[in-house]
Amino acid sequence: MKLLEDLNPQQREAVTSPPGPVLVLAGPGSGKTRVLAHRIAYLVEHFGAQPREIMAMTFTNRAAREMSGRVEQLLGSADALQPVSKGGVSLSTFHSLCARLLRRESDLLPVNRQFVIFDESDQHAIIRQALKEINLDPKQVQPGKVHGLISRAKNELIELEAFEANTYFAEITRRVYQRYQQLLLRNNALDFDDLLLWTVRLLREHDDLLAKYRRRYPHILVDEFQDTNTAQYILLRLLAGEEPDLFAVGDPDQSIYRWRGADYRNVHRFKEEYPQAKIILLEQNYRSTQTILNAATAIIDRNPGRQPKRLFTDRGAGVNITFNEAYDENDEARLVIETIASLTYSGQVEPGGCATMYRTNAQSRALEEAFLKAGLPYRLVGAQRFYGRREIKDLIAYLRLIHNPADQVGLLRVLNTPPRGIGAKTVETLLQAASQAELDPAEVLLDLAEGDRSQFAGVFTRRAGAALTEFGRALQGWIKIHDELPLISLIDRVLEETGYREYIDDGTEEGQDRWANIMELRGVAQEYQEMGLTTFLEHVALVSDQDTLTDSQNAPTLLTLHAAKGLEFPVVFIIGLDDGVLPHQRSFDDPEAMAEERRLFYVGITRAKDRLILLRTFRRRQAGVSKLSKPSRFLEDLPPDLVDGNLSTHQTYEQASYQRQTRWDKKFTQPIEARYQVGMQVHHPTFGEGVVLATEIDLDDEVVTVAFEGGKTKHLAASLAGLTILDE
DNA sequence: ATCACAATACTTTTT
DNA sequence: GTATTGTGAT
Repeated sequence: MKLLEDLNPQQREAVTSPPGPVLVLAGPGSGKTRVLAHRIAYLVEHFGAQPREIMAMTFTNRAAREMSGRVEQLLGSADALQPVSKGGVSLSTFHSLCARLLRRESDLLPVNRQFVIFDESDQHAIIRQALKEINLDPKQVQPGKVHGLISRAKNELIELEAFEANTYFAEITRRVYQRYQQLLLRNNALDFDDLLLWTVRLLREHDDLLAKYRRRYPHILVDEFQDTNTAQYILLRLLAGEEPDLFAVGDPDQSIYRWRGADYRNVHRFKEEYPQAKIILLEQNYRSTQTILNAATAIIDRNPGRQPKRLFTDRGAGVNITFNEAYDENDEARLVIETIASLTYSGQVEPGGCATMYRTNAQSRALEEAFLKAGLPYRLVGAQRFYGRREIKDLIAYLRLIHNPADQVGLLRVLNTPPRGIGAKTVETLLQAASQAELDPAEVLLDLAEGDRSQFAGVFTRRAGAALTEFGRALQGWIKIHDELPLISLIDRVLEETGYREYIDDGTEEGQDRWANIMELRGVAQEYQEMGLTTFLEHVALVSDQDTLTDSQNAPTLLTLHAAKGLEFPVVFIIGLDDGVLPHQRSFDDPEAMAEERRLFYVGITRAKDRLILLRTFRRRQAGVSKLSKPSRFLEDLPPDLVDGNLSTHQTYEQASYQRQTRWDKKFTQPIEARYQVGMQVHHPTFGEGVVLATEIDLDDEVVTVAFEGGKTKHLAASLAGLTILDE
């Protein structure tokens, strides 16, 4: 059968297993996505499954997209890509599956069909509100910590009644938990954890519902099984039912979401609860050179209590790993760019084949700045940045409020944005009036919009009342039209009637950027024109890693190690190999957490196909202050013969610091000469011709300000920008 | 009472 | 660099 031609014996065994529980333990780069896609195709072609009976679950939309592409190719028709409603394979993340199910079965929920999904910051806001309501100071009790504990409980399917409080902090958390859930309901909202929790609850409590979904999806597949949390595991078991056809693929060594409730022991649980399960090991690696695999093995082997895996490839040893130390994060970023430049220039790799990975998002800033300074394009993964922006959150809050007027968090966000004379005092009065009348604050506003007949006409001062009434009228108008008008028109009306552009676009560069972001979101909305507001809002809440940048752009990728899972690149940089960054400081005192940091490094290493470049910095800015940093303890575990560059972790810290300090001082005190002069004609590969406006020496590089034809002015690093002098 | 600006403290990873 | 809180001007 053609489907099986290119598979090795293990892969083939997995793909052709008779329906039933199957656990594929796959090493990195062993083709597990491929196995999943082939399995889906094989179910259809060999076991006679209907595409619509197959449900494949992933953790990210990106993985779902990739798999649908492969399945489509294999089945040679558009069957797989068809929307579920038209009989295609269901490829979905856990969270969107649950959101859709809950929306459909909303009669059984304490929220109505219009419910919104609260994101991180919304959750944070109601945690703070809950803390205040039970008279706790958000400064003394960290809202994040409380929320973390609540979230973990929910992921373990521990509801309020079962929440045990045997410490002071747990008792506080229990009280906040109670209030938090009430507030969610009042906002007609669910958080991420609720999506899973409620789905499991409904399926457990309603036999007919369970039967319906079991019949609907007789074949279930899961990717990244090691990342399932308890709620997700139970959900899988519920859906798989009495005669499970459950095909799980995972790698315990790549489990990096423990903090989010993921429990790689679900792998053991799977073996125990499905003793008949077929277990298949995929060890051959098709991605990396043996050097990279050996380094990866050396790192992961230090973790206790794991089943050793032998990673092998027939690709040969390849080149050594490179390790380098930079002075600070800017220098580190520059080293990245310089190396990419030289590798691309010598034709060893395409710019798009390079990726730079880091432990924390904050580390991307220096990189971005360096890329911008050099005038080079890059792709940044992690759209959180986009959806986390103030202006984007504002616009989404408006839309959410229109869709679900009970959304108090959204209301409070936009009530005085742009400023319209509704201050803290007025807001307080409004909330009081609302709670006295047992109405949502938005309902009070809508009532005010009715004019003199309003029961609230006398509650507010004249000025405040007028401002609130005006907002109420606007809201009323939008609600009235939101079902009839296309999404875009709704957005345009909101922007226009609120004067949002004048508010945000103040003529500065930043203001223009912000307005451009609004227009970008408007563009996304355009794609959701037909599916409507509900789907759009759900997309916005659940699709965080949708790349705002196109795949087709041939530019280096910047991403966190977490975001890197499931990807591969010919050339990988892992930056910030400093103790406290990777491994992260917050993991130091917890062996389980340290093991996870190690797995994270392992994931990063195994993304590389041909070349791995490790970087650290001698000096690092944290919270504004620059501090000396120690090399990562993980560096000691790398076999020195695989690495070019001085790992030098055997020196004492003081010795090393002294040497490095003098070395760097020397490097940066050597004056360099300016090569450019004001008025010079220059040429840039991307921006074309321009005139030098200013030039300045910055450490050991020259920063040139150039006005390009077409009116753009850029600050460029002379050593990187690739400028040619045309005319003096 | 509202708002703009300054001072403050804090910063893992994500659906 | 960002989010929240505090202060002074209007």
